[in-house]
Amino acid sequence: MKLGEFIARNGTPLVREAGEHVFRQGDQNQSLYFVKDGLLKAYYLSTDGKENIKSFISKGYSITSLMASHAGKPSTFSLVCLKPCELTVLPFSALHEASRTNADIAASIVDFLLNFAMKKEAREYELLCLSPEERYKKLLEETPQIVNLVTQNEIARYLGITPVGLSRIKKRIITTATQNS
Amino acid sequence: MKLGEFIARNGTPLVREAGEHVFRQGDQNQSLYFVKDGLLKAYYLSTDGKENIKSFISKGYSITSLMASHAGKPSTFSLVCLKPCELTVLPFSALHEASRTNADIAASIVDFLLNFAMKKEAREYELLCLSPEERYKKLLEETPQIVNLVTQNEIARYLGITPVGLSRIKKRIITTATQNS
DNA sequence: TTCCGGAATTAACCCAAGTTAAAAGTCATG
DNA sequence: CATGACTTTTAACTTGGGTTAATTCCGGAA
Repeated sequence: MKLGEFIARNGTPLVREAGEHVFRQGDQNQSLYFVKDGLLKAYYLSTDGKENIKSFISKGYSITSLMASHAGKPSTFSLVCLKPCELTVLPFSALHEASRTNADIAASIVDFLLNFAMKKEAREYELLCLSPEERYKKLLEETPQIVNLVTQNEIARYLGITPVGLSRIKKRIITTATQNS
Repeated sequence: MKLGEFIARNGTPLVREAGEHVFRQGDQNQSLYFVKDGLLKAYYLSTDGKENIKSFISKGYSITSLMASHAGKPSTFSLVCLKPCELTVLPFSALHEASRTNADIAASIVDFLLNFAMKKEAREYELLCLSPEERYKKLLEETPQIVNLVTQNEIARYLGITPVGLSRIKKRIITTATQNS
């Protein structure tokens, strides 16, 4: 049995409006969510109320809190819909168990986790080695459509800076690009 | 066949002195390295010569460049021994292929990748949400022995700051802790 | 068209960390 | 114990981003 078939059989549909949460930081949510349509953001909330965006999740991608679904601890982040969402929910344990007996599913999960790991490494690289300005430029190069999907506030919180800081960076980029003309 | 047995059968030993490289940024090194003994650092080198340390790898852990071994691209980082090392080398593809036909190995790899993913998520969280000072305090809490293993220069480059910056942070921590006595 | 509310920009000020360079500390080795 | 190389600290100055608050911009509703 292939992964898609397994999900179709064992998953249940979930519909959420923009602004609604799927789970919150601290929840013991052991589900894996596949995004059939819509857009979500995963974010950390610090004790003093500051938001930091871990990632945006769009159509075709999936998300789970590994701390909750694999390690059995409370989720370290919240998941909220930015646009109306159609999701497929699957207990993470069901997939993990299926991978132990089903070679196709195991292979799919290994490939999924390898790709996931590469994405996380890329993010780690950006946060460790690049300045906020460099991160912003890279984001614009790699996913220019992002600016039409989310607010500048959210882009800033994804880059690890404040909206004010991002505004300054944009201005800096424009003026340094213009003065060479 | 279990993972340990597979590695024993298919792996080859590799010994390196402190200071020697295992592979360098840009190499197409498709191997996976298990650390039987020793200590290594994985680091990024920016075009202007700045070093940023991705991770330290100690006895019992393993490391590979996924970009090289899974995606077939040049490695984004270098791997160098900080202490004399005894490693076991395995072609990553051998393990990946074995996981397709061998359920035990597939299960081991899934678990390995899940743990790897959780570690990467924790690092992402620290770099995105914590200040350098908070990251340093967290490092001291979680792995206090690190200060005896690597230089302060390297701790700083792991935290994403300069050695000068770390020296100031240490001073700040001591003086604020002392003034309450 | 006007009005409202959120988003983005701008300004003023603050501060943590970067940079460069000098000084002090540490340690191995002859 | 003296030397030299490396690590760490300190100092002086710069800078990028945070904070707060005011202002401008913009889109939707009346």
